[in-house]
Amino acid sequence: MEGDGPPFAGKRAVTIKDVAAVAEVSRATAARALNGYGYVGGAAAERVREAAERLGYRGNRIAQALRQGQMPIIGFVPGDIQNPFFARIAHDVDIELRRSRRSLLIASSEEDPQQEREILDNLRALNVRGMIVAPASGEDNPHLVRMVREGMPLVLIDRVVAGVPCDSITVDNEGGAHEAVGYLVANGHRRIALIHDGSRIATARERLAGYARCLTENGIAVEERLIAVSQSTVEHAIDATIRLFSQPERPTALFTVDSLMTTGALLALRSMGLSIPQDVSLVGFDDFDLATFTDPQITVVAQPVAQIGPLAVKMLLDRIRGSEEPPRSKRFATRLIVRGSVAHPDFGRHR
Amino acid sequence: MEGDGPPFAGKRAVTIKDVAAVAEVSRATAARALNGYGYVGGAAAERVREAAERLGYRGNRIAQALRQGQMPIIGFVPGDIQNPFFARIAHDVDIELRRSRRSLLIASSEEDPQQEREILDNLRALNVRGMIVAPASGEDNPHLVRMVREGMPLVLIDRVVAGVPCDSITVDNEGGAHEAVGYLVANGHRRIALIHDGSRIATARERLAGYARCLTENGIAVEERLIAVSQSTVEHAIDATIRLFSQPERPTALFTVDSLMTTGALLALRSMGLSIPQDVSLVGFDDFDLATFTDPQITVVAQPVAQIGPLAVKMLLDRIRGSEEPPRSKRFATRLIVRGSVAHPDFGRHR
DNA sequence: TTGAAAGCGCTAACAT
DNA sequence: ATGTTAGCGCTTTCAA
Repeated sequence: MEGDGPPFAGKRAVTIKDVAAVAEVSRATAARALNGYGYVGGAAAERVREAAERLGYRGNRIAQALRQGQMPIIGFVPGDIQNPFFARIAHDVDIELRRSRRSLLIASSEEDPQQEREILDNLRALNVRGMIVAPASGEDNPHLVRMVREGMPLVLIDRVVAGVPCDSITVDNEGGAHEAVGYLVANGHRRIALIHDGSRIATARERLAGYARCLTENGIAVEERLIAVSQSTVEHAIDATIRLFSQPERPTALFTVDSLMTTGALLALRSMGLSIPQDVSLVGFDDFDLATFTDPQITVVAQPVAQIGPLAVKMLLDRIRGSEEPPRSKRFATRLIVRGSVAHPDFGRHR
Repeated sequence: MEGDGPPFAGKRAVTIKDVAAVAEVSRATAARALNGYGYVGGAAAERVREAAERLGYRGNRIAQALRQGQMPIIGFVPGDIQNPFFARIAHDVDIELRRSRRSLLIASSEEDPQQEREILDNLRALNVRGMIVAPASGEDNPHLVRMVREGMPLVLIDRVVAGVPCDSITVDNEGGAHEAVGYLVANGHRRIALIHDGSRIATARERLAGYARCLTENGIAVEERLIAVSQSTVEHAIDATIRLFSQPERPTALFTVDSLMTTGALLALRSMGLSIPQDVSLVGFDDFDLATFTDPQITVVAQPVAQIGPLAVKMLLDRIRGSEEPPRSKRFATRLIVRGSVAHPDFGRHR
């Protein structure tokens, strides 16, 4: 923190001591009345409640937290809060958590493992009650392992990571990608391009694997020149698409591994004057608003995003309440939503 | 909170006491060395730093906070984190805040004044250092007034509220709406419909005012039947659009006051078989990804969303550092982005 | 230059 | 049924 000014200009907050004084009881009795435990005389309890009400007593959660060793806060560390996928999950988690009177602290890792480590350190220093994390790196996560060892309740979402003994929620990326590419193959495509996002994140790697397996199973060679690596932003995906489709023997189809990239591909294809599906067929991973607004609408592999947040909270609360079961990992199936962005590769020529 | 299990299964965290013991100094000296203030002997300081390093000392932010009277946390209370407008601001605020080593706690009010009040109470109990709030109600905000009175640094964004003496950031909703409707009028429209979101939120009310003023200035009556009230969700906007365009004398143009409603209108118009801009001209408030993907692209009033988050943080940090200037309120201008969704009302017939 | 000690606000074991 | 008291981990006088 930088040089702060005066700590707090306001008048001193009312403490339990004030309440006790007004109610003419001890602090202990006041606490008992307010928190509803132990024996309290009816009359005394009444006076305390009245005093608290009149003084506008709030309780100091920091003191409570210090006393009890932790804050009623859950940390959420998405890759990027601006990604609609994570925004949706954050929203759902927030709603669920509010039911159990806990707050949500959101800090995005920006997909940077180093930044993720700092954020987790911070959350630990805050003694948060548990965390839901979309890990930025698929391997070598000693900080996560250490946290779990130390007993911090942790649920990993969206990405599998090796060797961290905790609950996790993912979707079947490999299967979803396999289905998408299979659909393209079934429509007669053999030069199928892929844009993916390096392999740092397990999600992307699995989608790549599904792509490769499907091609191999269909006797199609996996060609370097058809695979473009791009960061997961609209801008980078535009470049990657242009690279891919400026080659002499143009791909007839494209598979993009997330919605930001699908958006970029759409933009790039349009600017290159290539129509969907006449010139290029397209399937994207992850459903998104835009997919139904284009003409034709985009065929996508949808993830059950609405289920992830609530389940993550449930798993986390179980752990917080002391569950000692072995780590569970839930893997959701994906669903191919066929819309209009795929056609036979000869479709364009026949017109 | 509900019945929690064991507080924390892990081993006890290392405290400054442990560090002091290992370094063979007192806790006071250890604290001085670690926080770099007061006199500390070079040798002692070295030993302390070493011990802290070796033990993996983290400091306990809760204890620090209790001691100092507040947490290094900023609260952010958007209307809805899923709204891309707020997601973007949350993202920017997070980035800015990280620079000054503060964390961001996000809790969405779901546009419910009651829930907003609870959230603010919570944040206050946490002794957060300041808040950035998009108030859910435009009037009668005694809880906000009280907070400011008590010295809580507060920056209001997106919506003006009467009588809360604090910094605020808004955009020129009235002017933007006026410009949008003016553009429609200039294109020959006189039956211009509006979908807005009740008047609870000042933003919506101002946009309505801009619409009405523009019509009046152009000698066009403001007709009840052309104005639909709808909640700010895609679904409700669909209903409202259908109501509006099922009337005998159909409007020739539509102005929607936020991007969710624009999306709904697009969907509804499409399902009613009405084309843009042949049958209906459309202008929306707030630019959004989708607007450039439709055919034709949608003309919108854009807000400078990228500037809001950073400025809010700057204002807030100024206050936290003790600035006593009178409340500043920044009002950004909007910008009409003309794309293809507006045509002359006779355009359709002449084809 | 360092240490002892008080105290932030709260809870809970213990005593009455 | 209620009060006394210790102590959570830290910072910061005050005294040495």
